[in-house]
Amino acid sequence: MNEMMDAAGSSASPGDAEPLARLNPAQREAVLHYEGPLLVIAGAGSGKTRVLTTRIARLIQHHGVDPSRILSVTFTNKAAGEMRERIARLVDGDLKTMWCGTFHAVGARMLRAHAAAVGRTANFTIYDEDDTLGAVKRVMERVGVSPKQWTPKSVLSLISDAKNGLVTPAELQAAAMDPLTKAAAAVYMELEPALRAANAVTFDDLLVLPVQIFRENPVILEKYRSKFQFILVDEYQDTNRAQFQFIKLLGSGHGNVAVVGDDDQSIYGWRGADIRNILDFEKEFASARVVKLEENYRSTPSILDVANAAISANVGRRGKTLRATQPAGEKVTLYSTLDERDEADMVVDEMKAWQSKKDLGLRDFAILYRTNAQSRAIEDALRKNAIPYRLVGGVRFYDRKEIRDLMGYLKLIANPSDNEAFRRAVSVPRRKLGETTIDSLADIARKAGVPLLEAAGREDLLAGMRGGTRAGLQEFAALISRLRERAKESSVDELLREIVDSVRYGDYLRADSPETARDRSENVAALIDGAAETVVDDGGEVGLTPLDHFLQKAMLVAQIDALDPNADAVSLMTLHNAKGLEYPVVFVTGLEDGLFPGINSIDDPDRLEEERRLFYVGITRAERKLYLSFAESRRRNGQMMQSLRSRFLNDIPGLLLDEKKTIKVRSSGRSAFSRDALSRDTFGQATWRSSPPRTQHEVPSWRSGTSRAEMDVSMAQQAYMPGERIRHKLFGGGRIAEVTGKGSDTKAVIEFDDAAVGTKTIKLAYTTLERGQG
DNA sequence: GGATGTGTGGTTTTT
DNA sequence: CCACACATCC
Repeated sequence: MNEMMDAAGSSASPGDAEPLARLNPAQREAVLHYEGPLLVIAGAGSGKTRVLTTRIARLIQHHGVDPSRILSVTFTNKAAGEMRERIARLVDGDLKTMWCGTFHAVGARMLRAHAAAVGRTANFTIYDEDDTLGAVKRVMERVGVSPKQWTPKSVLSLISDAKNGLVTPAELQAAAMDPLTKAAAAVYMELEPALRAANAVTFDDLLVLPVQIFRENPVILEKYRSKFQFILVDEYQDTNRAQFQFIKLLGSGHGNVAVVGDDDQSIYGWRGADIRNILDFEKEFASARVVKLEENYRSTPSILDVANAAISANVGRRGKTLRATQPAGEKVTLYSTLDERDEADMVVDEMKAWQSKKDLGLRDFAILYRTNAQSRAIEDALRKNAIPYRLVGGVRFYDRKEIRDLMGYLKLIANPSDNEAFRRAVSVPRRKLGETTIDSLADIARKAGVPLLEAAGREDLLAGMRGGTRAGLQEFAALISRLRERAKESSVDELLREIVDSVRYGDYLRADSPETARDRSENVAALIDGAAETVVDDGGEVGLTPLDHFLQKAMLVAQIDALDPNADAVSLMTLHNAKGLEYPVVFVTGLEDGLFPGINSIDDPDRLEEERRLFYVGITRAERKLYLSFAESRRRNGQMMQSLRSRFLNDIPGLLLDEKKTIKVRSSGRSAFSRDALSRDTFGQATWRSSPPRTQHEVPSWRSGTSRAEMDVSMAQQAYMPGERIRHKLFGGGRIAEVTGKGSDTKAVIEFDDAAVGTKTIKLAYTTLERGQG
């Protein structure tokens, strides 16, 4: 880019004129708009990132705005990084001082600086879902809400909803009508002091507490209001009430708030996102300029026609139609497949065909699905064909047990008040301190008003404990305090090595599970490497230690942040994770009623619309070729279920789709597919027009399937007859009295010889019985 | 207190 | 089918 930037403010410096020239009129309008509220309705693939980056670059270069006075909020860390990078290419100033991150990261940063205002210190811990759930469970026990009656999960979910809606404990209690909400309110009420005592905050608090601070401390609010002269928000359609309030508090003074979003892509309602934020933006920010970006630069017209058709069934929209700029492409293909394995095979076959035909790499393919569980069949098929893939989601790196164990130690070292971290660290590896001990320690600690760790180290408080227990607790407290000393002078990776050594974590892994020890050790090594590579990049932030930085980063990474776009591998992810991404070839799989849309959404019009938007998001990820597919039956919870094609498909005119069926020829050798013919000749007669629902599809699923070895095994296992003698591993010999149920649900009533055992009903799928034993 | 097995319950989606 | 909580045993 051009470097002659001294003439800030001069009208035609090449540095900013050039990017402007590459914009269409609507884009240019959004970029040139200077002060005052701006709403950009940016359709999928309409170049919104370009608008955002060019706009920020222009603010800095043309209007001379100091980067430190810009706040730019994105949905993922990855998006934030990319945005920073792209702006850096347009301007030559230093962008380090610009605040650019997710709502959660920005909130955390502010909270660090003003932790005292909400009863925390700067080194507070961020509790993830699991930590928070643990805290909720403990509070439930304490306030007498039985976890049997209501699951901690449902209680937490209500509390989380309340937080995201900026509802205080007292307000929730006042509004609570049903018993569950009442219970949740009682827990919420007690949860807050518990979090405070642990010097911890939840994910939601990262949004809520800054708002609370702003409301309660005019001086602090004023500081940030005058600091942030320009505010930009990406993915505005997915903001919730707390986020909206945050932006409003900061931006309503000068009104220099530019938000970019697409109401048709609002897919986080279940997380409290309020689509009204974008539908009613002009009401909150009067005289807002509204710009619509409807020209799509990403997809072929065939794909866009399908997208527009799919979304047009929604009622609650601002309304817009994507216009294609790309030349016509291949029709969208809709595949009917037999089951999820067949669907996965289809995906693999089609990918192979594309690869041999065009110059596409593996990184050019994405396979999308509604639920994480669906990845399994696809992974199997890819592995069978030795195709490398990247999976987004599933178990996050930081959620693995071994990583959580060590993070527990780090958290406790960073924040000695963190009681959840204490519980985790003290119990792994085992040191003869069980849950009952810790619970009674917790009692003592609460009465004394000190954190668990401190109580564990206090001789005077442990008087009532047995000698061995007391020694164990004190030893643990001493270990942590030793590690805390080390932490002062060590880097995070050194500290981690120190922890692994001093608790003999390697030995523990080997003892715990020899089979997985190797993998888990590798993960530990990866954690240490990661810690070594983590650089403290937020220059001006308040006196945080490298450890605090590392922990914060770890808590706030999203799964998608880890996706390496350069790896030569197929991408697998949920539709939610695919937001904002694009691929030449995209498969949207599992289009079945009850799965997509999900069973819980079918009866609720609002939720159904959200599912449809999710479908729209999926469709619009594709650049050149889109495949849609559904399976006539699918294993759900281990059980084969018949399913019907998704109702969403009914909104798409048939002539926009090339409908195909996979064909299985029975009694032919291997997997018995004749789809090879399809691969060779896409328009050959191997293509079937979809016929009306088959008159009969009662073929047992195992029959239409392949002759897989494991299936034979499962078949052979059945058919116990009453009267047959068996031997149970645990209960010894016995006689089958009765067999009920079928498939994996088969149960046998067995009279055991041992009178002490008596008669038991046993689910055969879970037990192996030796047959014919006397 | 901890290891083991058995029974139960459950599924969107995630910062 | 899987992960978790509980019960039972050591």
